[in-house]
Amino acid sequence: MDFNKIISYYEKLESTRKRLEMIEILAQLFSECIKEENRKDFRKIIYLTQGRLVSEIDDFPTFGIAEKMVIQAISKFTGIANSNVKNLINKKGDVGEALESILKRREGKKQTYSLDTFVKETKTEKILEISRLYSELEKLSKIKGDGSQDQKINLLTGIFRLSSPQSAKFIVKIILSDLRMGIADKTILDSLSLSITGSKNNRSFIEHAYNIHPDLGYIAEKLMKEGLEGIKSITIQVGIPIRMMLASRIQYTEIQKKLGGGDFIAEYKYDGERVQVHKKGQKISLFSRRLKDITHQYPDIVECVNNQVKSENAVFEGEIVAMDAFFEKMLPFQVVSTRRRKYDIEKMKKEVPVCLYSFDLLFENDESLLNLSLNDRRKRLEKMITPSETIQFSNKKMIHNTQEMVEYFNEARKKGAEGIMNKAIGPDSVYKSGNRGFLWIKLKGLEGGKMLDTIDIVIIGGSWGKGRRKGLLSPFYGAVYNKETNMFEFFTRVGSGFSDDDLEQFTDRLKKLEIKKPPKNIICADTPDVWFQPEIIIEVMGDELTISNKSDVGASLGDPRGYSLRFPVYQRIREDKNIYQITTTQEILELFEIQNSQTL
DNA sequence: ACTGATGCGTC
DNA sequence: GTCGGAC
DNA sequence: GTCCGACGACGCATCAGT
Repeated sequence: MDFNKIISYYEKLESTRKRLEMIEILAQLFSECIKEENRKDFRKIIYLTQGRLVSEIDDFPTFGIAEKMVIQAISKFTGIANSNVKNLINKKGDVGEALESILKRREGKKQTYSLDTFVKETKTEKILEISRLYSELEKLSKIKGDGSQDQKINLLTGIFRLSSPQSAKFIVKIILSDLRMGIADKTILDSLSLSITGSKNNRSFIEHAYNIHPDLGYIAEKLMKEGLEGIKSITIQVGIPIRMMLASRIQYTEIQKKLGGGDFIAEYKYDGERVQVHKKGQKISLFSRRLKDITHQYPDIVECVNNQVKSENAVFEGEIVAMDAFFEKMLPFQVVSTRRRKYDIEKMKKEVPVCLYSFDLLFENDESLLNLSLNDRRKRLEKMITPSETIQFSNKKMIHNTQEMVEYFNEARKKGAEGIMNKAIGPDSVYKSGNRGFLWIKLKGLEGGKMLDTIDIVIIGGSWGKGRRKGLLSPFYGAVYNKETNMFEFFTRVGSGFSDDDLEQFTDRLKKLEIKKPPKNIICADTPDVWFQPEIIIEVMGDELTISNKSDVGASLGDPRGYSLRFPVYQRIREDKNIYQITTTQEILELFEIQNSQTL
């Protein structure tokens, strides 16, 4: 099948925001795919439409190509300077769009150019077979070692040479995993259901199969070849991760009502890394939240699973948390994240001990437990595992009312947890793989964020927005004021919490404050697209202060490390303050001390 | 052998 | 992880 | 309510350049 044919559907998808239309368009594409001559390409087309080469559960090298590399390739291919390519990307809000417009201009058909005229003019040699494109992309992802960046750029320019401007655009978007067509896995499920079974009503079967075997290419092919019966025959396989159940977040006063109004279970929400453990006899595998195989990172956990899990086969979940040397105190997320590595595993095993706080059992021996109630699953979990320092059960408590929940929340926070997870009980409290519903509701703070205070920062720079934010300034670079040195120190970027309207107003106002170079009283290691005269002040909220080697705030105080903010969110503009009344570096230090003294 | 730029995946 | 917009 | 995408800090891996 010709890739140019496929992108005609992609372009239709881009032209609408209506979900029903998108489902229809995608279904038409899939109907093309299941014609005899195209069947061999179906699986590849599914992956490409997801902006990837293989499924989520497939271990395959990533492209190792992101915006900067593509800019170089575009520059090399067209002879346009890097900075000009970057400017065009800023204007278009998308790397692919920028490339397309450059290539169209090159063809000298700026006004009237269309895919049809391209195909007509160039005929057969410009047909880009899916199999050809796919194998080129495979090659691209496999290049590594010395000189690999040049080789990648060369191969990429070679692919551009095979492509119409339109297909080049989409190829770049695929490589960047950033199709921005308004469709993702759920819509693909709808469209598969519609095009192959003739009705969207069958989506639930297909979706369930996808959740417990998260490979849309496999699902699509199986549906095409074996129909709904084939799909219904898919079961959990130990060794293949299933999509994880997630939690919603709502006002804490609404939680009990949302969980049914009566009693519910709360558990500590550990600040670590979610993991799904698969035990098949002696073979243990660990999978991350996004289903990556992370077994090699935690040999200590693997060993304990072997020793402490009684059942022959099992799939269970927990959170891996970094512990102090005595396994008494839980350490912050940043500590456990040093275990996400390929080298020095044994050394780090000793330096950063971890504990797996297990909280759910999904499969035991030959039996799926997904449809059991939470209580039943938990009972089976506690029966199956003999706890030790390295594998424990999550702390849990039966909650009868909101006040009790708040007390338990405060206790959890004192112990170093991020908050609590509130979970429905009763016969409907099944494990909903791949779902973020209201059977589980997290509580991380009684107000907006986890922090007690908001922080006022002055906007010193910004980037040009991407996608739906094209032409708008977003995110913003915010600084705090160091009153001892009289400097403004870069603290955090903020891009979340703004409405479209907010961004338009900020863009208007900030454009007038644009300056070519940062003033001398600004410290900012990073270089934003645009610098601003420090004037506009905004309030931000976050989960907690973080400390790292890369931050500018406090870096002048002797410690090479500096402070920043985890999960920053814009709250409101502060017209009432001047730039010397914003949060100071000194106040950040105090807040950090308070934050660290809150846990036992 | 080291540093900085870039990419990727965790939260 | 957070959030807002479109349906 | 569901789905999508536009955004954050941070740590490690990889590669280019020295």
